[in-house]
Amino acid sequence: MKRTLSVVEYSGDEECMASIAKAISHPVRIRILKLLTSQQCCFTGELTEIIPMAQSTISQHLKALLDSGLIQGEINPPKVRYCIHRENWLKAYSMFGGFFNADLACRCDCR
Amino acid sequence: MKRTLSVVEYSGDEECMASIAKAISHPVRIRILKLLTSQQCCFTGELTEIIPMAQSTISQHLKALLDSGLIQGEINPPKVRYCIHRENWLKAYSMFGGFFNADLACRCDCR
DNA sequence: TTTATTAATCGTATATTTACGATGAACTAT
DNA sequence: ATAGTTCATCGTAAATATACGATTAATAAA
Repeated sequence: MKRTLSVVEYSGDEECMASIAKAISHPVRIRILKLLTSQQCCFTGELTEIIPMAQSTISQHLKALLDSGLIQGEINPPKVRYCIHRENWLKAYSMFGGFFNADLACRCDCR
Repeated sequence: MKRTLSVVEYSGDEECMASIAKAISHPVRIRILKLLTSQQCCFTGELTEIIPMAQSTISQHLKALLDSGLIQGEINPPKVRYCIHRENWLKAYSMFGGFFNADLACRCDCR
């Protein structure tokens, strides 16, 4: 049977979760975020020294993280310092926490 | 200055986080997971009735979720029941929880 | 002014993702 | 056997992501 196939509309929450998930869906971006959080402070393009990837590629990944809102950059010529965007980070924390909240998970009889 | 550009090696954790994040990086997969968790029980291809997308597309997304380990399918001919994979779900919960853990976030002086 | 440093952006090649319709496999019911 | 149901898989087109080197912009240092 034929069905509608209109364009699917997503809620703001769904879009938001998905876009943050997409931001951390690449291992190098996870590594960058871990570096930014573990260094307990901001960080700059020393990332380029640490991670064996072309500078342009890293810059591209940083842009992806910026766009997601998970990090912020502070221009400090000729360098740029990146750090976690604390507010959005906390937001992500509670979003993912709520999403994966154990209590909600599958009370089914499958096995 | 020229740098190495060897292939970047990622840790198991980094790969794992990234692949789960990739699984939930599409809004329709988030919706599917929310349906599976909220229905407080398993679910079948009624998804096809609820979500205005081609059956083949939904099947494709279900495969992506299966591959991520977040859901499991139980063949129940001619139907298939899907539900959350509880163990992996809890694992994801703690992984993301640990990753976004507020205490770790950015003690920097940026602003 | 010239040179060096840092990092974004451009151009581009390749790989992956996403969507669809069509087909096929497995099983039920007639 | 035949027909119907459910769902995965195939083939495919279009969009997006990923990586690179080259270039450019902004600034500091000489």
